Amino acid sequence: MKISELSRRTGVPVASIKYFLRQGLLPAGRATAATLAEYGEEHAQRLRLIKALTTLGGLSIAATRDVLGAVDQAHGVEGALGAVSYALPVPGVRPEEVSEGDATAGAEVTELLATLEWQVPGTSPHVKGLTAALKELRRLDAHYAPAELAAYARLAESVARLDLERAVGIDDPVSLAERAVVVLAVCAPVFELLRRLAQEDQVRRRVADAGDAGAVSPDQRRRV
Amino acid sequence: MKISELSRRTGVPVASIKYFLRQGLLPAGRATAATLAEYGEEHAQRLRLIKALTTLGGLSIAATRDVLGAVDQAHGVEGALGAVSYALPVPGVRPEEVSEGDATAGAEVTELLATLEWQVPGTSPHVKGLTAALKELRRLDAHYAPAELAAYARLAESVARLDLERAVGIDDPVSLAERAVVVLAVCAPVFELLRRLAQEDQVRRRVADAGDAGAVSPDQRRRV
DNA sequence: CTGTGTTGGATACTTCGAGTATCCAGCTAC
DNA sequence: GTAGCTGGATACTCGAAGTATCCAACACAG
Repeated sequence: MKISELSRRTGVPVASIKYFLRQGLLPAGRATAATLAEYGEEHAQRLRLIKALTTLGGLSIAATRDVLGAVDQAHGVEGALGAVSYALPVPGVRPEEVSEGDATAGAEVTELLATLEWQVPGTSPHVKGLTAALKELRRLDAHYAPAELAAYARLAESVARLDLERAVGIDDPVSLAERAVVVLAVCAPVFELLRRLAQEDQVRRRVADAGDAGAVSPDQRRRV
Repeated sequence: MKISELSRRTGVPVASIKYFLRQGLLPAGRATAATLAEYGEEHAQRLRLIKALTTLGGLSIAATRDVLGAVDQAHGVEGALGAVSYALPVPGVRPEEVSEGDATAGAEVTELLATLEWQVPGTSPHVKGLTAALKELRRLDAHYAPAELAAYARLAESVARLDLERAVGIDDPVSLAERAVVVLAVCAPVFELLRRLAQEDQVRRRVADAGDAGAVSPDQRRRV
């Protein structure tokens, strides 16, 4: 199909498609002449993925390019998930801002990983990100006790198990990588929304239990 | 203290402090003369919160203003959490983009909430956000089965319980609201990072189990 | 008392990301 | 054969988030 049809079918303006081509997010069509190229279904699919990443995932063009690059090179479950996981930024975390002199937070992360018996390389950007985040929490006087952190980590483990369930049974590498992107970029907001709703529900229950006072007394904390 | 000292103590440039004053993020100092104002410790604290929200939370100035406004008006656990929860955007979700004709996703959310017996008002922005996100997942051919969604929701419930544990025992309304902000804006990335690390760990284990093949066979899915 | 230097306030400017719009020459399809 | 796309390049717009400049009013050290 021509670019105009691609535009019509995906709802993306022609100028934007050209922009994505320029930015290397979308592979060029098969040129049939000096001023004509043919686009296929894979271009439409890629455009939909780009839209999902930038709108739902909230990614910048540069981040999207990195993720798509990882998708293109990935093969196999571990390759796809790993590449995408590393390329996909965690909102609100800038790993590059981790200085080296963060002894306390760094040790905290190392210890946590040891306690959990998680097998992750110390070079993972997520380790650096976690170190940065914990450091910031400490600076804000809101740091987690190791036990609290471990409790969250156990829940995160359960969530990750669910995540991976969704990846099995997909054979096509490209589909797999794209599914990985969706799981990471789009499902994270879903979980966050569920968390917020659960918070709302629990606050509501506690208020109902406590009557008009609105306070949460210790003996009611476990009733939910 | 004068603005220059406030700048020195927080590391925020004077020009930026003026910018935040202009934008209504920071209350004006107590004017001691036409060209002189006195700033207190609360200004420094507020500046630190602003920095945390914009950098770690990744919030825009406008969103930060909303959150701070909610913080200033909140009192009590439910007020603080509610106001902040509503004001704090979920990265990657634009609730205003939910059209009205989303029968399938809307019903899905309603049904989920009923199943979970969560008490949340249908007017909550998170309900709209969740509807939008599920709709997008469906469009991407990656929608959750109701049972999967419920499984995630149960985990979210556990996480929310941990979240609220951190809010009890704080009496000062302002501290409480600020803690709510930190829990929502800063801890969400922490959990996301833990989730990513857990994914890494599990992929690694599965690969180890499966040998060089790298594939995940059905009979190994449950071994982790 | 005087002049150096800071302050608040206003306004203008810069930078960056993310598109849009315009232009142009070549080609296609009616 | 010509009207109208097309690819490719370049220029423009727009908003967000600061920065920088300017100015009159004042503080306060000597």
